[in-house]
Amino acid sequence: MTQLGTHRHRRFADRLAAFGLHPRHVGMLSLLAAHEGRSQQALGTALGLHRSAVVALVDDLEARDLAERRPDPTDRRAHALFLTPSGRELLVRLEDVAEQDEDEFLRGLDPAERATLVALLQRVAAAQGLTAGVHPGLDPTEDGPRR
Amino acid sequence: MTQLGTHRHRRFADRLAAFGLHPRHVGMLSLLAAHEGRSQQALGTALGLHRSAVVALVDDLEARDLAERRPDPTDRRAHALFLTPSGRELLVRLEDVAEQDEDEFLRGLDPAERATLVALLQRVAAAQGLTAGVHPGLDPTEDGPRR
DNA sequence: TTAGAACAGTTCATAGCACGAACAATCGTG
DNA sequence: CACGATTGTTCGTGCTATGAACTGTTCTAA
Repeated sequence: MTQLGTHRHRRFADRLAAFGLHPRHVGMLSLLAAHEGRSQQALGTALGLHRSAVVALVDDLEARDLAERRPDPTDRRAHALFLTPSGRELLVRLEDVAEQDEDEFLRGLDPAERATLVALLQRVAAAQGLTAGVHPGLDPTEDGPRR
Repeated sequence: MTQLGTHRHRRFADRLAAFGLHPRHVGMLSLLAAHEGRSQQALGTALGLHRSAVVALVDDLEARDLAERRPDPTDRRAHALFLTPSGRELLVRLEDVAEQDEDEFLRGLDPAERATLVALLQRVAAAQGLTAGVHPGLDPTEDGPRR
């Protein structure tokens, strides 16, 4: 299980590297797509990231014009985060990459078996109290060193 | 998949921390159990570890009296590695821990479903060209945004 | 109203880890 | 016998995660 997880993670991370992206970028972008306007703090804890890591990540996303900080109208301490049009556009392409990646990952199974596998994994995840879409992670490390 | 893999990894790593051990220790010990007398180099590459990391790891295992270096009779450069009695003993206890851990991990599924899941995962792993028992890995990080 | 605690975001410092380079001893091959 | 490759080892370097400290803001309680 661990082995497959890290294998999957690496494969995906390698593909992202071609875009100059880190899994973290994707995690933040897709989380943003679902929850625009939330604070860095909220998004960071949802992704399991350290506060200072969020700062660097958002700095980077802003520099690439993928996301932007806007003042939160209800709390002048906080920054509300939003996707830019380019961010939204990139996310669509990334979903393609992810789908392609999953397809290659599951190439040993036929469609019915894939469905069974996904269903079982989802039940395991639910029993462990994990929430969907949250990618703890590291980077390579979340596992393993890229060897 | 990635999420579950890192979750599993962390749970296991946490349990090991109670023994003062790192997943790497366990990887090396169990590999040793199957291939005693091999060189550090051979064991290291099998685990995906850097040469210098193997040195530190074996130093540690020797200091804990879990493994020992002996001169390789056929090559005076190499060290042949062996488990000590305490190492073998510890490994048995660790297998218990792993089993217990797996049980908790799969608690959402009944025995038949577990068997199905394992079979599917093994086929995926085989299709990906992964060899059994090799735990790439790192530590902490193996996860999330890793690499 | 105001003092103090709590909190968002940021910056900085530190520690830990992987990885590459360099070295001595040994092996293999010509 | 000379040369390149290999094993184990040490050292240095860079990257990353993590914690402490700081500013500005909000909340809570006298």
